[in-house]
Amino acid sequence: METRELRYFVAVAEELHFGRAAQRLGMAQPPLSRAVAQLERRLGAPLLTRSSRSVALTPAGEVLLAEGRAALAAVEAAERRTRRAGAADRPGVVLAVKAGASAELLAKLLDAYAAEPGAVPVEVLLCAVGEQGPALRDGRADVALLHLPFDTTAGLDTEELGTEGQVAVLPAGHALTGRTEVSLADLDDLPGLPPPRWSGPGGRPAGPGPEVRDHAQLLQLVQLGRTYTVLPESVRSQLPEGVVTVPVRDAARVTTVIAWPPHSRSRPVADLVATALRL
Amino acid sequence: METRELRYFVAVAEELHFGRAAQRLGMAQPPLSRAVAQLERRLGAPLLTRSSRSVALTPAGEVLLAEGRAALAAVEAAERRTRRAGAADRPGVVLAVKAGASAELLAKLLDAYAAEPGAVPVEVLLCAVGEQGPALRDGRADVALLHLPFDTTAGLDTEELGTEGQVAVLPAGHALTGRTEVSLADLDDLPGLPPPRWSGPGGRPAGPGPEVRDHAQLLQLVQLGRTYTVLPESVRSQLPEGVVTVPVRDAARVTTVIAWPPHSRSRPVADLVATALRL
DNA sequence: CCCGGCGATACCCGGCGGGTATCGACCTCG
DNA sequence: CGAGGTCGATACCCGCCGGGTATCGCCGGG
Repeated sequence: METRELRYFVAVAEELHFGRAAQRLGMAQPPLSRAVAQLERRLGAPLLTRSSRSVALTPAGEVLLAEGRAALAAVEAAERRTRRAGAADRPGVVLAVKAGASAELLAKLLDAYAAEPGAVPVEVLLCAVGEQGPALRDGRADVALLHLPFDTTAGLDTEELGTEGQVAVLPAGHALTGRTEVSLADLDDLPGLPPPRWSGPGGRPAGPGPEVRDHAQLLQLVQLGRTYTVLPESVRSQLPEGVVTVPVRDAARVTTVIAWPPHSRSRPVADLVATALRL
Repeated sequence: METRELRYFVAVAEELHFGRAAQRLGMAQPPLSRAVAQLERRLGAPLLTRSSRSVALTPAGEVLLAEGRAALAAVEAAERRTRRAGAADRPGVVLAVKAGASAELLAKLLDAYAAEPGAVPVEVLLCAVGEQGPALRDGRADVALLHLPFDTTAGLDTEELGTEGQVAVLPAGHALTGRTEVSLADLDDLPGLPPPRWSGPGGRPAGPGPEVRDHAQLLQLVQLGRTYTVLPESVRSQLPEGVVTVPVRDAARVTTVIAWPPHSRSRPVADLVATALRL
C-alpha cells in the first residue's frame, strides 16, 4: 500500500464525498474514484458503500481510517525528523508544551538542561490544548510535557514529573473570590459567566462560552470577565492583573509527565528526560 | 514520501550495499540508486555516504532508518488489519503469545472470554521469543501477552496481569536438582550444561549453548540434557518427563501483561483485556 | 417529469519507474 | 605497476500508470 493511496482514502473517508475530497487533494474526481476502487481491489475488501447520493464507511473502512491515520502520521514523522536531522541549523530537539502551562517547570527544565554537558539547542513548540501528543506522533516535536488526565499518552513513553491540585481562575471582584475554597458544584452555572469551550477536534459542543485554544487566551478572557476556568495551581505564577484564584476542593489532581515517541533513540531526548526527573 | 521509497531506503540501509538491496527487492541496481538519490534530493539531506567500495549511513540516514521501519510497520499494520476486517471468515481477534509461556493463564483467559456475551472467535498466534511486540506493531496480532522484563512494551498500551518468581529448569538427575533453592551464581558455568542462546535479532552471541526460539524448544533441549534454563514458575504446569525445577532465589520476578496497540478501538480487544483483568 | 448533483466510465497523454548497457573509481593481486 | 574485478552512477529507452477532460447513469427533489 502506498502512502498516496492511503492519503486518498483518508481524505474520502473524512469527507464522505469524492468531489470535496478531490478538491482537498488538489486533483480531479475521476482519478480519485479510480484510485480508491483500485485500493479496494488490492485489499480484497470494500471500504466504502456508495450510492449516487451518499458515501459511507464499511467496517473494513473504519479500520483503515483509524490505522491509516496512524500510519500516515508515522510516515510524516519519519520525513520531518529526517529533514531536521539533516538540516544544517538543526535545532537539536523540539520540546512541545501547552502554551501557558507549566511555565515555571519549563523554565527550570530548560535552564537545567542547558547546563548539562552535551546539551544541544532546544526549540520550544507552543501547542494548542491537546496538540502535544499529535505533534509528537507526527514528528513536529521530539519530546513533550503533557498533563493527565487531560492529554492522552497512548502510544507514548512517559515519565511522571509531579502532581498538583487545581484552582478556579475568576475575574477579580467576582462573588466567589471571597471564598477560601470552592467545589466544582459551586462553579456550575455561574450567572453571567459561562465556561470556556476548548477548540479543536476534541469537542466543541455549541454553547455560550467563548472558544479558546490555550491557557494564555483563556487567562485573557477571564481577565476580561468573559469566562472562568479551572487550571493547575502552577498557573498562579503567571496570572495577569485582574484575575483571582480559589482552590477547588474536589477537582482532579493534575499529573505532569514528560513524553517521547517510543522508538526514540535520541541522546538529547534521553538527557532532557533525565534532567526533568532530577528537578 | 512514498512507502516504496521508504522500503528501498530501508533495504539499502540494512544491506549497506546497493547490489544486494536491489536483489532483495527483486529489481535492478540502477533504478534503486536513482530512487534513493531522488529521496535524498526531496528530503534535502544526504542519507548515505558512498564510496565505490562502501556505503555508510549519515546521521540523517540513521534517523530515517529507525523512523522508517516504524512507519513501514504502521502501514503494514493498517493493511493487514483492514484485510482481516474485510475477510469473510474473520477471526475476530488475534492474540499473540510466546509459544510455551503462560499456558495456564492463556487457557483460563480463552475460556473466560469465550463465555462473555458478544465474544468473537480468537485466533492464537504462537510467537518466537520477543516477537509478540513486533507482531502487534505490524498488525499480525491485535492483542498480546508479554512478559516483563524480557519483552519491551514501548509504544504499546498495557495492563498488568500478575507477577511470579522464576525457577531453574534442569535435566532430571542433575546435581543441583537435590537443592531446595539455588541462586543465579550457582547456575553460572555449570560443567557440561551451557545456557541456551535465544535466536532472533535480540542477540545471538556466539557460544556453546544451543539456539532456541521458544519455550517448547527449550524444554525439549533440557529434557535431552543439552542445556538448562530459568523460566517463570508457571512453566511447571507443562513440563515434559525428565526435567526438574528448582526455585531460583535471586532471579528477577516476571510480570505478565496484556498489551494492545495504542489506537486500538476494537471492542473484542477491550473485552479480552477486561476479562483478563478479572481473572 | 425534468433537472441537478454525484460517482463511475471512457479515453488520452505525459512522466516516471523500471529495464539494459556502460562508465568511472578504486581495491586487489600477480 | 598494470589488469581485472567490484560497485555505484550515468545514459538511454520503453511501457505503464497516474492524472486530466468529457460524458454517462443513477437517483432524489422541486
